[in-house]
Amino acid sequence: MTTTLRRTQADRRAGTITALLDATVACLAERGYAATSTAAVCAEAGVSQGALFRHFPTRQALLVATAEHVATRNVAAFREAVGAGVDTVDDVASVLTHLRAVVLSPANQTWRELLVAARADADLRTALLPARESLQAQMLAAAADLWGDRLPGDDLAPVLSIVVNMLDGLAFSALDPDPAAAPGRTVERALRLLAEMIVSHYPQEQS
Amino acid sequence: MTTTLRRTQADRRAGTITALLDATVACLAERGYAATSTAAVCAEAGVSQGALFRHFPTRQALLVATAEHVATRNVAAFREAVGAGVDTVDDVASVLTHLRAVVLSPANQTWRELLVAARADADLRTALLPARESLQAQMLAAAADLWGDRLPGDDLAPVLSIVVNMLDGLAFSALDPDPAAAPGRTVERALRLLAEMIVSHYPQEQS
DNA sequence: TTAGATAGCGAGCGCTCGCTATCTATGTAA
DNA sequence: TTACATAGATAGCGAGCGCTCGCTATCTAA
Repeated sequence: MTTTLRRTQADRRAGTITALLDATVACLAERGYAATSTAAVCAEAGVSQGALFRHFPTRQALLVATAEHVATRNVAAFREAVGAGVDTVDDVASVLTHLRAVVLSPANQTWRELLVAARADADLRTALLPARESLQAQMLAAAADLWGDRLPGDDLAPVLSIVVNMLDGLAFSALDPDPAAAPGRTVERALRLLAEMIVSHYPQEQS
Repeated sequence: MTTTLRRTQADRRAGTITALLDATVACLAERGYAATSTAAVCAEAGVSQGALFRHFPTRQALLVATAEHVATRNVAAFREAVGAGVDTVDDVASVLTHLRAVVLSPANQTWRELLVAARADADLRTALLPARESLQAQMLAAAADLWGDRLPGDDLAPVLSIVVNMLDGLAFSALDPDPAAAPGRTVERALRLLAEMIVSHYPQEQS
């Protein structure tokens, strides 16, 4: 009585590969790099170890593929977060709040975990290099699309550096898993302050 | 003919303990958390594993002791870096540059490595909590000493959060071991820009 | 229908890890 | 000097890791 679901080989292949990639994201985000063992990923994905090593020759290959997998999501989320206007202080503050949520997402957490691991692993570092450069270029391009007419081109990369590095730093120092464990409202104050500084430093041009 | 150097037991004990702590800092800074095995630390310190486990009951105890060891150094370096004046834009930019050097130091790298590891290890996280709170309080106090008359008290913590989180984020994304591998001058531009923003947002009061 | 290719399984190998047990060397006190 | 306590060295244990290999299940092409 069970509907005989015939799946082509390519379907089976693609299915388990995406299951493995998603499982790797989940493990990295909630258990960290060291605890993301091949066994843990397989358990999360509901797949055997033999299946994993059929599609990825080594653990590092799986991790690199995962990095490229989340990189595209990250730049898309970034584009969406900065899609709003940036005219008033409230606009910029809203963008910063949205960006913070993006940075705290599992996909970004995964990316950060892999970056940190790459610092101590030369092979992983070189393997991640192209994805890193691509991500940076795409983020800069997205920022240019949306802020380009607001501030001079030379200032675009530095401002982007200030914003994303501060948000990354915040994410690193936010150790507690539950996001509502903030000690106070100083984070919100800091984001508001940064928005005020940016807007006042680049006064609205006459249109 | 060798000078018989009689060392008291306390001297021997203190000597190997500080050797182990310094070796742990070196291993964490240049090899990362995962590669900082007890064997690696002992090799770096020129001491056997038995000696390590005599003074530290477990690897985590060694790491926690190392965290508290570097925390004091870090706050001292922070105080010294912000000791200069903060009147002109050049002053603030210079302070930011010095702070960046402090953040990139091995002691700070060690601290960051332990913080990242603590995210995935609940025991380590709770063990590091008091040191974390102490460090934050001392840094805030240092900032109050030196910037307190320049900006309102409510803004002190947020501004500090912006600055140190951005510098931490920079340190995390600077994967290459050699510090001169900067892709361009955008980091310097970003620091300069941040200095301008801060100074213009808090105009010099009349003395 | 049948032969070959691909996907998936799971036991197990070699290795490194943190840690312990045991022994020797050195300082301390009677 | 003798007796003890502490510091340090060495060998080894058990667990967990990445990865391999022989096997079965499923799909595809002739």
